Amino acid sequence: MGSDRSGRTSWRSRADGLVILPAADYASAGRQERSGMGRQGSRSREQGATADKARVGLRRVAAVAGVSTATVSRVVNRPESVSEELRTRVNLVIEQLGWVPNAAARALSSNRTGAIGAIFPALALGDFARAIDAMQDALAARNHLLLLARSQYDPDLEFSQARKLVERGVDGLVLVGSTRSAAFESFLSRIEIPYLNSFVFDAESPVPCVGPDNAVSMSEMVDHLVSLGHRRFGMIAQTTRNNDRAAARRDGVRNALARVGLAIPPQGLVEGEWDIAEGRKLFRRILDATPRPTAIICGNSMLAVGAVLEAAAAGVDVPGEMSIVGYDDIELMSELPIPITTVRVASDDVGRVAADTVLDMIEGRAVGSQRIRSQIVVRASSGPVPSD
Amino acid sequence: MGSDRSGRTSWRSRADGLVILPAADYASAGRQERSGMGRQGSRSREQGATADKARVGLRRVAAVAGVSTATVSRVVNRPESVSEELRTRVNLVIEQLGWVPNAAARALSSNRTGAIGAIFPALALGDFARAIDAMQDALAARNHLLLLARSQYDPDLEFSQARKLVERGVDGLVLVGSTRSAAFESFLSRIEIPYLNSFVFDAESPVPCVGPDNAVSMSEMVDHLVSLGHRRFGMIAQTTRNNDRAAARRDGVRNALARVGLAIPPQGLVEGEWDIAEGRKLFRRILDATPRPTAIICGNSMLAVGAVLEAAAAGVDVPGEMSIVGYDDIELMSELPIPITTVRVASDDVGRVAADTVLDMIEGRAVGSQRIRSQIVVRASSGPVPSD
DNA sequence: AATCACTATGTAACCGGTTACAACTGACGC
DNA sequence: GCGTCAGTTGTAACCGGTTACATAGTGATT
Repeated sequence: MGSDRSGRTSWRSRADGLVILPAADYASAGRQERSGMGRQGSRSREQGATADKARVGLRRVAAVAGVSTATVSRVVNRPESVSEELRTRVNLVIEQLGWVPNAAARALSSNRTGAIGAIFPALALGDFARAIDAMQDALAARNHLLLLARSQYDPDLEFSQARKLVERGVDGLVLVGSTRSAAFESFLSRIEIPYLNSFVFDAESPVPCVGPDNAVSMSEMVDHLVSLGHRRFGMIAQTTRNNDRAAARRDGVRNALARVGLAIPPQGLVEGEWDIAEGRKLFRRILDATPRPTAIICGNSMLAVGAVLEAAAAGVDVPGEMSIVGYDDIELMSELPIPITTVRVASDDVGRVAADTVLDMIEGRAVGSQRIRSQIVVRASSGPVPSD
Repeated sequence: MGSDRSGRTSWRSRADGLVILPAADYASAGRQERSGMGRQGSRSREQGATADKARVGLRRVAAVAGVSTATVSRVVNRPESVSEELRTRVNLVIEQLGWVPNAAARALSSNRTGAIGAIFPALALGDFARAIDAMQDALAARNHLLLLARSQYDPDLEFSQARKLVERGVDGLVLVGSTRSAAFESFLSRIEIPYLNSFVFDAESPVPCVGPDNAVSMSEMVDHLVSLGHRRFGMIAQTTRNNDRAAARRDGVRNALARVGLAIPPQGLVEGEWDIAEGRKLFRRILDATPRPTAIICGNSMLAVGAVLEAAAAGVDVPGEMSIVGYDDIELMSELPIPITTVRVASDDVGRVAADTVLDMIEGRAVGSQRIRSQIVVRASSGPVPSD
């Protein structure tokens, strides 16, 4: 130890002060390689001595600061393990050189990327959008990046997106729902990165869940309507294919009704996606049912908006003749001429808690499922059953 | 060449057929290291001979297929440069071993990550949401991943998000708008990765633009209203602070009016964000103006929805007493009791073209700015000026 | 037959960090 | 005076791919 192979004085001999780069070094640092080339054109034989100071990298920082590469790395990653003096000196050099650690190199050697992947059915739907925003903020607060993918409610696409995210290197995965194909399941257990189910809650689940209890929210909604005297129900459910949350909501309604001896007749239960036009169309279909239901429960916000708008267009008095309620509280629900009674889920909490939970899992902490609060917001679209 | 250092027969001697892994090898492959550890526990001295066949990596694939690492790499990246025979053999082994290339290693050595960063003001607004979806699909089609960040219309946040994306390693950047701070500008020119401006169009711009011509769309809208006889205008603009698109739309309106000798009086021009409540509030304010305008142009869809709903609430006949038009065509615009005349921008084209353009730039192809089409969609909310 | 151009493949030096392990230092106890 | 222990710091071997350059093979040309 002591003198390096270039024959210059040892780093130790100049370790007492910050070494300012001579002009020549600045010039060589400025020599920019064309991007996309990626290989050092003319390192030929001389690579040893001084050439490796060209680009700003950890080794360069170490050399200028007069410390080892390990120390620089520690200053960045575990500052408390380095003496005060070295820490400030190294930080100063980092600042001065404008060094930015290369994430790929870091990922390669440390086996973690600092990125979390999340796969949502859609990115712009009210509840998902809010969750994404909150998740991104929560991850950023703990120095992680969010990689988003979109499955369009297609299980195959979801699987392939998961694959891609894993290839790309994510330290954790946030998924939506808890039902998935056997192949996907086995993929998830093979790769050994932590993941969780969001927007669902199941205390028994072996994989952590973060979300509202979809069935319970809907039960409460049924209770609300029953207490208003309603006995004949219709439901415009969100399509339950590939969507266990929607299925849970539908079943929540069914079970709550069953508990008080009621049921939705077959012609009163329809399913649709999540746009206004669909809500309108399905509402029309329910209108034709006899006897006509006095309360209609919609599986999401857009279906509810469609139903309410179509009711107005068809001259149906809401809530005089019929009550209509929804799920998910977007701004529009309270701004329409007839504000809509709905279930409000703290979707931003879903995002925030999901982020924190998956990070905790990565850090090896024990975590459990978390139920996110939801409540019904009563507005003008629900009222007492008509007196016939 | 010929025999490897483990003393086994040379790869060449068994190059004529696919070598099936002996059981012993499978066993050692199954020995899984705990994730998060990342260091090979006991490689101590023996690392050379056969130990490096443990985990599935490119070298392992090469060994099993009886080819060099370079060949495996080429099979993956430039298949056409490898003979048919080797290609199929290697692909078979890749399949058989279930090898997935490590993205970090690839990024480190090739200097490209296969990821594109995009920073949008918000992710769930109609036009951005559609663009994001389309962009993601277009990138996936060319084997790239989209990294999304959100600036919340805050230039500082936008800058810091850009920094983060660059640290994380993106090959290109898609930004929104074309005005930014000098510091951000200089950062963009320092780092040498391609980027473009989306949702704006400027044929003169040195950095490629992909978007509608905000001013022109609004001019057309003004022409439409003027042709209906309107002379007194109001505008609920989207806030123009940190938003050159909104400013362009406002100026487009102003200039088009000026061309026919008209102007919006000061009290007829208000600014708001982008929610319904804001649209309602601002509409009320314009109602108080005297003389009351006969046509109101809104800077985005939510402001227009708010204005139309508030008009209904206030008993203002639309379009009998007053015409109200918007910008951006989301489903709601056509489903409200009074469907709203608006500007429809092909936002998905913005996303698709932006993706292709930035990839072309990365590949060194020459690209130019592209104007994305937009058109006004006339609906019930705009009509002839009232006859006083 | 020697030479040349070209293609297919292998060898090994990288990319830029992290971290196990060793080496050193000073304090403390006996 | 010496062994032990805890706290710092350095050395160098990795992580798992890519690719410049060398080499071998194959016809075609002279």
